[in-house]
Amino acid sequence: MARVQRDGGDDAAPTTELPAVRGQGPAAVNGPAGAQGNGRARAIPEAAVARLAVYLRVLSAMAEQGSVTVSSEELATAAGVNSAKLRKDLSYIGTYGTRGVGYEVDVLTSEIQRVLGLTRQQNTAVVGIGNLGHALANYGGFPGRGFPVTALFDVDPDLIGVPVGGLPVCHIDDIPEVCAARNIAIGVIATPPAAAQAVCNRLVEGGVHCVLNFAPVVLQVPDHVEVRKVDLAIELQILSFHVARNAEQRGRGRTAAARASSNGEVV
Amino acid sequence: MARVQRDGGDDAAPTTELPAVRGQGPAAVNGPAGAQGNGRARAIPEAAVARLAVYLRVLSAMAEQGSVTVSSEELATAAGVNSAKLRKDLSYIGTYGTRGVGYEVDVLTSEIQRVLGLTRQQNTAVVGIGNLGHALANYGGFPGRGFPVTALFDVDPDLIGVPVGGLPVCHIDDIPEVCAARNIAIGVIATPPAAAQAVCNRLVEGGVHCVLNFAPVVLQVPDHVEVRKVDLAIELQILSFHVARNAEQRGRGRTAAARASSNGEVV
DNA sequence: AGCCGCTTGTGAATGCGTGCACAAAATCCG
DNA sequence: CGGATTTTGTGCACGCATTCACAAGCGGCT
Repeated sequence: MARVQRDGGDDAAPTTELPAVRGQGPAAVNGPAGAQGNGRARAIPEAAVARLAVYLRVLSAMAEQGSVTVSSEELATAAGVNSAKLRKDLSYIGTYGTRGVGYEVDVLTSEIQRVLGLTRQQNTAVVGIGNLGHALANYGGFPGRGFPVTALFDVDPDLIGVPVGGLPVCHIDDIPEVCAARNIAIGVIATPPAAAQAVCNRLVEGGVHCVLNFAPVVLQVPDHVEVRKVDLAIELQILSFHVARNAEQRGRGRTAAARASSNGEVV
Repeated sequence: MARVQRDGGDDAAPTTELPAVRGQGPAAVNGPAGAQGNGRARAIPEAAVARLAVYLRVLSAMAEQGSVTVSSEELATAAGVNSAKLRKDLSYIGTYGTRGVGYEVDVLTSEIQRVLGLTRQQNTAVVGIGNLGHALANYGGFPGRGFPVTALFDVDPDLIGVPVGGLPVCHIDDIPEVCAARNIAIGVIATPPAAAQAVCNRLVEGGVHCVLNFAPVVLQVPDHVEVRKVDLAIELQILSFHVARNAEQRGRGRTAAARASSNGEVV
């Protein structure tokens, strides 16, 4: 049975960290079976990985402002998390802090980059050059660099060969060979839902192990392929649920909880 | 202290959805404090809400194919989850199945729509009409309808008044009044990161309680406002982590886990 | 009418993630 | 040089989420 993919939101939920939980098996992720095989790197929880990426962004903002060190408290509030959680997250990747002082911004940045595999460039392909695909292609190397877009694909004959963001569009039938030739590590699917599964199959054929899926379908992939899903409609529907819940709350009189909420307390 | 937002992806690891975990406080979500205040609706876990939206999509696909009933097993595999989990999720919203038979597609569809608040239309505003904003505006009423885009905003003077997807663009300074006048429920932020917080503040000022944020920043909002974040760079970095992990796995010889994985077993 | 097979709904158990609280450590100051 | 202060790193406990396993219930068949 093919592996199921994770949501782009979630998690963890209010942020989603929707929830980054493994469908079956353990959620720890640094070795498929728990990775107690070797001494170092004792499994980083998926949820922690997502947050590390957030910390990384906050850290680069701080570096631009000239900060040299940060305390866990500062970093945590800037990233919108609990300071204990932040320290625990950082402890998964090693001990790079100085007690009584804090963390060196550049050291921490490098270490997170290393763990996230950002030291190597990951060639990325975008499939489906519609509105969204256009937007993605024009990022031209995603934020923070490290994700150069090196291939574009579509079915539309009028688009084939036309340069978008400086890169000519190829036909989706050529996905396998082009991906293999250009060593594509990550495939981004921005096609209509009906085409997504076929495109995904071709990407896998071309040796792509990681897929970011914007199409509103559940992709079936082999076990070794990692899929993350970003689904606009689902995000909106989750928000809609909260609107409905709040409306219901107000509708039947203000409860203690509602009162606490409007007093600014965290509930 | 402002509430923290959830990830659109959340989190999650190899398989299922992102866990969408709440930044702080309980994960159950149907009443800020647990909602045992009233008899019905005894708190739907955040993670379950995200999955309900997925089920909804799968159900409409099945309805189009003419299915009248589905078993939990069918629906679960189509949605990429465990059937036990699916049944538990559905049990949160009531008991609409028939033992020995399954669920009626249209009944289940209606009930999920009801719980998610999709019976009422949620007016939506898009702020920042760049590449992404354009793509969003042209959806023109998001998938499944129920989310009509009824306002567009930008700073660019050349864009003000120009119709995009049939709707004229307003200036972001007018956000508060326009949102209030048009009864906007959901605000979508697709601006550059530097502008996001200011835009968010104006949306809140205009009475918006739910925000979908595409800008790569952590927004600070009052407690009563719900924020969900969709962050492309973070999704890519999470995938990058998995690439790095897998490369490392292969690099140091095939472990038992790696072997199991390539045999097609779920690990 | 009664039995059989199938599928739902849920109680219970397990596991993961979060948050608390404190010991360890390092700097600063007297 | 020793104590006070600050901040990290982590053991522990709690709670949600997931999964298992089974009783309850419904339809069909004889």
